[in-house]
Amino acid sequence: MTSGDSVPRRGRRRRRPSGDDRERAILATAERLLAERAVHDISIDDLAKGAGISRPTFYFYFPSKEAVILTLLDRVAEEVRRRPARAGERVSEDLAEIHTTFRVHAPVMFAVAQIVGESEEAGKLWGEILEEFVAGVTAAIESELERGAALEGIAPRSLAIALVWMLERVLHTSLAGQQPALGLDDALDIVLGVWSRAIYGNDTFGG
Amino acid sequence: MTSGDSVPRRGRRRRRPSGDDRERAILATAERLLAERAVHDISIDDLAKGAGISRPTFYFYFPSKEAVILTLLDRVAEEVRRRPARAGERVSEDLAEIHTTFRVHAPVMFAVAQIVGESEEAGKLWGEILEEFVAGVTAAIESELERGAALEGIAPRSLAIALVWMLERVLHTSLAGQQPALGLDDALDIVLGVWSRAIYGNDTFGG
DNA sequence: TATTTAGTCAACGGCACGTCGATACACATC
DNA sequence: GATGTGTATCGACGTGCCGTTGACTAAATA
Repeated sequence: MTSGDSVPRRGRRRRRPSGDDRERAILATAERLLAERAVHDISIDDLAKGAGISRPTFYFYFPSKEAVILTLLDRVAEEVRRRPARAGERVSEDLAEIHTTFRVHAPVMFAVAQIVGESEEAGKLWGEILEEFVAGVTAAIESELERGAALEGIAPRSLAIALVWMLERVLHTSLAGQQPALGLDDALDIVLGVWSRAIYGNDTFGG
Repeated sequence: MTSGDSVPRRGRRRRRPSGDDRERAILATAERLLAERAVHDISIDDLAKGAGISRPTFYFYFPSKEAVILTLLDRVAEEVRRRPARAGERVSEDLAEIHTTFRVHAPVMFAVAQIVGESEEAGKLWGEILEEFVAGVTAAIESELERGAALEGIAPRSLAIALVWMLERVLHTSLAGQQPALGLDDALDIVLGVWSRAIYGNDTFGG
């Protein structure tokens, strides 16, 4: 809409480096504040003040608060994409990986969960991250099917989608304490058990 | 906080009837608007105008927009609670029931999902509704365990929590088109399959 | 030196919010 | 009929945050 730049940019993500420390300061401030309050209790002025700049100057770096969070999420996305593609890996490794991603970036995740309802783009990006996991789990299930270890009857991708969303919700509620929730300590084991049953029909990962 | 009434009220939920048509008009307007736009694109003025009153008058009936949505959700909650408690029912019936609730009240559900991040009380009430379902599924699993049809090894309630949240997310993403999602037509079958495997270890509901 | 370009912010206008105070009306009580 | 009490209504106000404009500085570049 307001685009007349020579350098095409897509909403978030700045054009040139240099005053680049400021940008980092804003992101750092956002991360710090998100660890202590909800998105909606953080104003653009808070982010600006935290980065040592005025509110109008904030807009020089980001078009909105949402854009800041999306940039934070972008980092997570790249971290996820950068992970080695281990073909035929055990599904339990996928699960552990998702779990780790969640715990390490919990504040960002919560923020994203809060703006997903308001922001088209947030939902899209979050979906892309989960898509990575779905792809991994799908591949693992297919490999187990060929081995003859997994149950036939449900399309691997469909199964993977259901399992990944289950994990997402269980971890989210467990970390957020949103009832009904599993305990932080049990959550992973329980989900692992359900995954095993859903893929192999038993609690021993087909073994 | 602002309570000095003889009749104790808890935020939402009006004190006396009479100008009660107005209250209904506000709720009806909210439901209508929620079917066409997101919560954040609906202002209090929109609700007031839709109900044929001014904005200040809106506050005579509800303390906030959130309160309106919570009242809408309250209705759903009562509908869910009013359902007959059929002990030992098949889990597939629980599933079908949750599915129905979702589809019928989809706009309200989406609205709730959007404000859950902002409103403590919304999360609580939504949790209570899911808790109803969790209780039902837990009972069904326990009954199947006694019958010897279900797999041992995962606490029934923990399993129920994981399964209900999975269903919640799958239905939500499927209805909202939030990727990665299952198709609207497949969703129920897939989830049913996963539930069967997670409880019985096979695709035939233990039979 | 002149010109551009990155970076900065005071000040403005706007929108939605929540509140206050005045009012109007019904109905009971004196 | 006067007077009160509680319900219902809204105009008008102050506030907070938002996003933009326009003018400014400082540094790079011609």
